[in-house]
Amino acid sequence: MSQIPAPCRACDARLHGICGALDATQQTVLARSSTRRSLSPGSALINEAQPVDRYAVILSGAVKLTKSLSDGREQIVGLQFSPDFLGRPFQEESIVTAQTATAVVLCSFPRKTFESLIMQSLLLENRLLRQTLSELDASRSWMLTLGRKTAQEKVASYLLLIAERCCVDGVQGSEPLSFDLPMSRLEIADYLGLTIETVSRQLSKLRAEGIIALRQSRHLQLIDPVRLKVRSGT
Amino acid sequence: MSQIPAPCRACDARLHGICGALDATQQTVLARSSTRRSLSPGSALINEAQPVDRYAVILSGAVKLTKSLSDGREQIVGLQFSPDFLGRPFQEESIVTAQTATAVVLCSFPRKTFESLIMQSLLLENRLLRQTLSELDASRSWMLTLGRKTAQEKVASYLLLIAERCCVDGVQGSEPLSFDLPMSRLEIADYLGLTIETVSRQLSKLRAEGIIALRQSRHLQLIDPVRLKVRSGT
DNA sequence: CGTGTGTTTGATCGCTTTCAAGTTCAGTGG
DNA sequence: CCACTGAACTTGAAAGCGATCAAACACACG
Repeated sequence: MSQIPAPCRACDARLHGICGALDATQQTVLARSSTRRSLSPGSALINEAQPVDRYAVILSGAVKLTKSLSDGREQIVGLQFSPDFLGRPFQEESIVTAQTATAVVLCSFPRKTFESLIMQSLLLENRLLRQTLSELDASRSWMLTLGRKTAQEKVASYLLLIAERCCVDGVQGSEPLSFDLPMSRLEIADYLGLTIETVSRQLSKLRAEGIIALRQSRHLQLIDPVRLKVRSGT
Repeated sequence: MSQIPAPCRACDARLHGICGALDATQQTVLARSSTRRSLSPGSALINEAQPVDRYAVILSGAVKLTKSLSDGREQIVGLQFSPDFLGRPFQEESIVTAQTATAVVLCSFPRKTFESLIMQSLLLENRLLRQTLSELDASRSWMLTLGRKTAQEKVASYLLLIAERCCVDGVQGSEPLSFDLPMSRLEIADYLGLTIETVSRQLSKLRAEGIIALRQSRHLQLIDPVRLKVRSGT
């Protein structure tokens, strides 16, 4: 019989993430081989077509998953936040590139250790399944945005998505709120399938219409959430 | 102790799909409440924001998952084939619309029955997790296509994807091959985030270049797979 | 043989990209 | 304290690609 390992006790991943599915013994096994790492924005975690030997849990910050074409065109295909699990079980090689978007703290552990835990724990597998299903839902919503929305609608949708993530209670009703964008214009463009110029122009347009205000380029005040929702095209 | 139920014995879903994860007893439970249905092309299975009470396995044919904007713009966000599982576990309401693209045969069963089996069977949950991860991989590849490829590259990518699905051994090397497109021009457009006119023009262009031939609008001969791959933009 | 649906082709329009300057701002050194 | 530098961002003008509008064509079905 073992206790919850000390570093895990107050960890958000145990309280809200994948680790909460493990019993004390399993958690000890994982904790013994796990490492905590702090990373600065823009650090590479894994590259496309590269073998993976470790998985991780995000303790803080945002990680972007990207895919790119041979001529350099790039598309962000996933965004993950604390306390998400980071990795693609049952596959030797990564099919995406993972990079930190902001400063990030990770708790990483060997792939093999984790995969054997999956095979033992119905509850862990269940959490993983639920997270994967949520990611699939999110990427399907994003496919609608990428395929069918205009630049204006894409940018409005993005701002609403980030506001939802960055503000404690999300966007409720018509309350104004303000937050920092976790991504550069280039990253926003790569997320929306646009160019930086188009993103910038659409932001300027929303500002000219009094829907948002931009003090610094990264700090956004959402003045009129209702009109922004209209712009996002449902 | 029970035998494999008679209708399940030769079923592809048991051999290659989700049902193979069940033991004889579990399979009997599921079979007792399951129904086989044949559907014509274009049948609605479930609508966006509608409560779901049954899940299913595709025995033959193709099912498309779509999402749409309030003004009618539509995007296909998933394509599923035999022997895929059809449903979104752990969610009361569907966030997508599901329609048959071709003639389809389904084996459907109550949501509750299936979800209780998931909670019992590590193996079933594992199959589901693996299918969900594959779908997530596929939708991430498609996000790159939607966000960053040109119309020409989108159509070429689509043809390669379908050829892969429709031909026994897929597209290998430079061998010519032929197959029927399982979708109309409108559906292809909705899959690629284009209009029917653009899809048609790109197909005509590929035909004019001798890369493909179209006898009827649905029957395609892939004459030069290598050049088609070049057109798909990697 | 006509009707209707799905597809192709043509002409024009408009949005997003591209190319090119300008601006802002944080960091650095005089 | 202020000018310098470079990166990120904004703005402008022009070009191009895919959308839109419109018409012709093809094939299935009564």
